[in-house]
Amino acid sequence: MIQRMSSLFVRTLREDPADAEVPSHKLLVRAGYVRRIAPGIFSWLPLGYQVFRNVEAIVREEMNQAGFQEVHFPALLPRDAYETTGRWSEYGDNLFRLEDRKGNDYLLGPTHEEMFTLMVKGEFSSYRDLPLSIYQIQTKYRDEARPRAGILRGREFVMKDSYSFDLDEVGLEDSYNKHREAYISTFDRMKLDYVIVTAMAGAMGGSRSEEFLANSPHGEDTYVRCDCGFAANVEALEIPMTSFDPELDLDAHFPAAHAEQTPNTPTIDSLVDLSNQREDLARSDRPWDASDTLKNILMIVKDADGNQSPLAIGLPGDREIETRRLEAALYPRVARPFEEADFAKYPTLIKGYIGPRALGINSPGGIEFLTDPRVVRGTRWITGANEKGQHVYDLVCGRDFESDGVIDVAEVFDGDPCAKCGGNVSIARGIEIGHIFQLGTKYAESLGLKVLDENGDLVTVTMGSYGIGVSRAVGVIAEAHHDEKGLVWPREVAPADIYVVAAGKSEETAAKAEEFASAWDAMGLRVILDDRVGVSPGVKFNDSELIGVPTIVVIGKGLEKGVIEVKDRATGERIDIALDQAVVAVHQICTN
RNA sequence: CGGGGCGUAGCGUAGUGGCUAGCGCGCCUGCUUUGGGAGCAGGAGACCGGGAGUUCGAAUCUCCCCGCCCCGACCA
Repeated sequence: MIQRMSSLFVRTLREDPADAEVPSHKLLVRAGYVRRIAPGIFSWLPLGYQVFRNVEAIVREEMNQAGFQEVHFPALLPRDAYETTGRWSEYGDNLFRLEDRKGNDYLLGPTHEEMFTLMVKGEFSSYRDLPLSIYQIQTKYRDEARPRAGILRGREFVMKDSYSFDLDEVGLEDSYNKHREAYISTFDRMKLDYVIVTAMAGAMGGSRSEEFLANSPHGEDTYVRCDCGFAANVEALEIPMTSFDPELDLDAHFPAAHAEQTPNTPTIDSLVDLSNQREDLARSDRPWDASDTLKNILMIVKDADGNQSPLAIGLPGDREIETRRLEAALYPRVARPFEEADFAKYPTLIKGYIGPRALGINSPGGIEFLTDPRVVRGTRWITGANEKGQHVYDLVCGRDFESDGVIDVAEVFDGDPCAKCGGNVSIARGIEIGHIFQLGTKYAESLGLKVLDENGDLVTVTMGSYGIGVSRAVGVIAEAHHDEKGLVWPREVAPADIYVVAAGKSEETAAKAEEFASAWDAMGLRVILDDRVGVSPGVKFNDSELIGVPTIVVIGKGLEKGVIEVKDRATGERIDIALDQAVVAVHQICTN
């Protein structure tokens, strides 16, 4: 079926929409692929919907290829199951809730672990039925606090979510790996540049978890990568303990700790400056650096039962605590910074001058004191002296203080050592396009999904959960494949193979364009024919490039020389092809 | 939820108390034009986000509300 620009339901815009920021959003709107309906909610127009379905088809094919079976749940779900697993409340404001006419609570599904678990529970009851992986491609709803970047982060979006059900860990590992491989094939077909990073599994109660992140400067996720192949989401990154010599004679090696008056040093920078300026404090070997200072940050930690306790975190002064890493490290406990009222309860803590000697579970205050992995035996610090206006120098870990344990929550810098190879990591941004993780028994446990094993014993099924953002993938592909003129779709997801421009007003031009379009259409190629009359060639050229079909054929002036012009959208390369060879040649270009 | 910006025609915008709200794109009619977003002429299209107030007079000033965008917090 030839798509004719003369009747296609599309209107391209000459200017960027005012509310769009990222390239994919601007271009998808300008090229007439999507239109915004409400914040984070979009409609698909014909061209956009074709791309969407092409992307969806890739996902579906790869899932089926892997042996997973497709099912379909409602998006509108009753409260019950989500109440059982606690997510009705856990999900908080992100859950779209509604009531039916009788006042019963419903929700628009943000993800479907509960429903899948219950469905399997209702059908299967024997180990003979496992393993099983089932999936759906479904519209999901999350009332995001801040939808943004057009289609990349909506409140309504389409996601492929699958769930694996296995008898044991070994089976789960196998199902997990199958999904992992299927995801690699899927994203390769989408022509995406992505990395697989280790991610936090803790928040979902599972063990192993990886994210597929498409590289993009507009990505919301920060991850670290290394040339050795190591990659991890910042929240999942583990900094190795700095190595140290347990035998080193600390007394002989370091000067004794000494407290000094350090007025007017409210910040780390001012403390470092003062230390370098004063001859009595300066180091002999090199100037002091912010990383030589140890800052101690006080938090109040609340556990799942609501019990609060103070926690001190000691880390090098050049780094801040990274909130996401802190949350991951403490989960399920949550932390908040110390406030004035908290300081009032611990008179030994002098705000701004807190030092290790006032901390630790064995200290008078009894405050738990955890330190960064860089704070190890034999490291020497400038830190608070627990007296107003004083800092202590040459305070050596292992000699002058001990911590109660390690906490790895400091921000990561570009160039930090790699945990795997010791090289330098770099920091990059990515957009999450897929996430796979091993749920374990969390849902099966709470919803009672058990099967009989070969001994006749009831065992709780172990599960995995795997998602691909289908509608997001459309935006991510657009992010990755565009230039200043417009979109540049990879062929498999493009809304057509060929955009035929009838350039010129002669009847011959129109007739030839029709003829070729029909021939390619008959050969199974997907054709857009720009048959608009009274529209200048320039407009057609611009639209063809904006819309981003991979092959553009221009039929016009060349007819005099007996040729048509074929342009590669991605490279810009143009070639003339003789009329009598054109049908076959273009078909070949589009299918090899 | 905190900070910043903004709401005027389908889209992009001008308009800081005064006459009939202006322009570009797009749209309609006619003529001309047809290889890189054409020209001329004529048209249609706006409860100026909503409400209340100040004023002889409000798109413009005040208050309240609603909505949108960006940064941050948040994000299975």
